[in-house]
Amino acid sequence: MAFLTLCATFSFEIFMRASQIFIPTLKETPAEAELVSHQLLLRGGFIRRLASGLYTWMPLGLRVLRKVERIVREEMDRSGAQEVLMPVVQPAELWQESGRWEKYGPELLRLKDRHQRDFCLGPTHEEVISDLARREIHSYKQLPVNFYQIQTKFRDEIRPRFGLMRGREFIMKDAYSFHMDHASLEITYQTMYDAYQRTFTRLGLDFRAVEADNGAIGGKRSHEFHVLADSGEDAIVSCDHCDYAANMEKASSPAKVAPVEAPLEAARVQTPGIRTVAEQAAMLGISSSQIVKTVLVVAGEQPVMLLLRGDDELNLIKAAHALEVDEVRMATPEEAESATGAPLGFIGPKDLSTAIRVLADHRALNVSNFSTGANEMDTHWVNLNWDRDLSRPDSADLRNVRAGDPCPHCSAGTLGIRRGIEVGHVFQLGQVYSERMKITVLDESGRDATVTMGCYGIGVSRVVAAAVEQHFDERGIIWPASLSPFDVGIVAINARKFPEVAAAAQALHDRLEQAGFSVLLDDRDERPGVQFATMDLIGLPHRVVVSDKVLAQNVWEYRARRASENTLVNEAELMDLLNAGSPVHQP
RNA sequence: CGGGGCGUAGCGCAGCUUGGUAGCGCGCCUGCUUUGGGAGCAGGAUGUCGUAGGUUCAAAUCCUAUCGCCCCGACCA
Repeated sequence: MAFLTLCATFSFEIFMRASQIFIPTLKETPAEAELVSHQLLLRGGFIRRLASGLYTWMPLGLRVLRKVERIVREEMDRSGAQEVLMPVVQPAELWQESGRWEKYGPELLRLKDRHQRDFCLGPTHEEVISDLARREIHSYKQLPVNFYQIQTKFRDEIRPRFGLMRGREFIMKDAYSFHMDHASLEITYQTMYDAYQRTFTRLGLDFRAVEADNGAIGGKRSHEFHVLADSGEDAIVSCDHCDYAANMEKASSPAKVAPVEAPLEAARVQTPGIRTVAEQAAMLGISSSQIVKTVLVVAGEQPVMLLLRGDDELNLIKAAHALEVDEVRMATPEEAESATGAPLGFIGPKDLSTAIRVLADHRALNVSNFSTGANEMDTHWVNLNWDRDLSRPDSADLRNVRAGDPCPHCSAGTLGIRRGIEVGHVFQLGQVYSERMKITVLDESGRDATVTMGCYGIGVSRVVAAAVEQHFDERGIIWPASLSPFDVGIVAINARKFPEVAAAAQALHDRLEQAGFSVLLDDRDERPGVQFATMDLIGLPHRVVVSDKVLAQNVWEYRARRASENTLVNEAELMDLLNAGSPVHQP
């Protein structure tokens, strides 16, 4: 456990306010922490867990959180958005009106007040802001307008995990814009997109904006901002040649026209016990790309047969779009068999005994001499060919892209897949909420017009964890300069034994504070090794050591957190190093 | 929600199979020594063994229930 003295001084006053900052570091990694960010934030004394998915921000962690908030706030203000603060507790009526009281499911934490009225803890604030807008905005002259807040949200996650990364309670910046028309929304959308680019750049993060799916809610455009990290929960796709990037739900790749092979004679073969594509390929001695597999899904209420090349993966989101329904799910084995009359594992598109809609992925139509199920137990077809043996069904993009696929935007590039942590999302809501909640204003001709909306989120607390995921080493955190709880750490070695060291460290601290740096002075009566280990763990970008040896040479000992060597510098050089910005950004 | 695992001192863990009244390391407190990469010696404090029942002369240990936490899964026919 560490108490470091944090001194704030006032230039010429004798009065000096000294306070102490509580930094309870842990030598050992708590068993509950899986992710590096979770481990290091616990060990560095930044956060403590209260219950599953609920964390207390300790003094050091709160300083980081405030840094993130400040940057986000500055960029939002700069973009013209106006800050408000809406309640966490929200009345059920609003959610019933938007239809989400039923739709949201158990993630929405519901509660009753003493009068037995229903409320919920806000997982998001579309309903509240919509209610505000319809009460207060009456004329086209008041538009466009963009409101934002930095507020605690609550989502009762199925499985909270990874510390701050997927908590139940978390802090989010959310913004909602209102417009007369889509053109106006498009302008604000771009403004927000640019603001996010600046925000995440200032936060010192290696990030990528990717095209995203709009989901059931519709709307035209949507981008997610991902921090690149191996531990990311999301797969993001990007081109190695142009700036195309999309998430896995959205990414597409053109289906190359494959050379048509000379057709072979079709045949039914016995394939007892086959269940999977891999088994089918092995038994028949073909590659899985020569199989057209049949996947039964339920779209809305209707069973649908989807065809994919054996080595491709179905993307349910794309299927939902192609079938023009909100949601597509895998059929149960019972549903699949009753819809086709064929046993699971042997279903195929040829000679169907039932009327069922069939939709193929583009790539499945490029295969010749392929194998499929024969709609009969233990039997498959081989050497089938489209047109000759069965007619071509409708086709759509149904598959997940894979690394190495060609880019849809440029001819030269190929797609790669990386992991990302979603820290931001900009989204065109369109008129979904404004219609449901009747947000109308009078237009220039005096007629009621339904407004168009956009919404824009940043996971503020998640950014803290994402930053650690991207910036750490075996000794601890390495904060980007813009997020570090302090700019500089001063380590006073053997300050008790050498009063001149204590005095010099204190004086240096004061001068650096006056120069505009925030400084953490470690004047604990600890061994140097303990002090260094603490400093490394909590990850301040700059460290200055004050010791009797160093004083004797009339220099300071400087080391960047990322560096492995000390540098002896005079004070002017030290100031230059601190002002040079963060070594974190050096390659 | 399904599967698996774990709850013993502030943290990390042993003890449980084969019941006999709780231990190790780190941390914490005191003293001395030490002082450039998580010190050494000596002394000390801290547990209703997650909770509630049950079995037994006796339960951390066996049984039942319950609460909490962690991990995996929840799309490939």
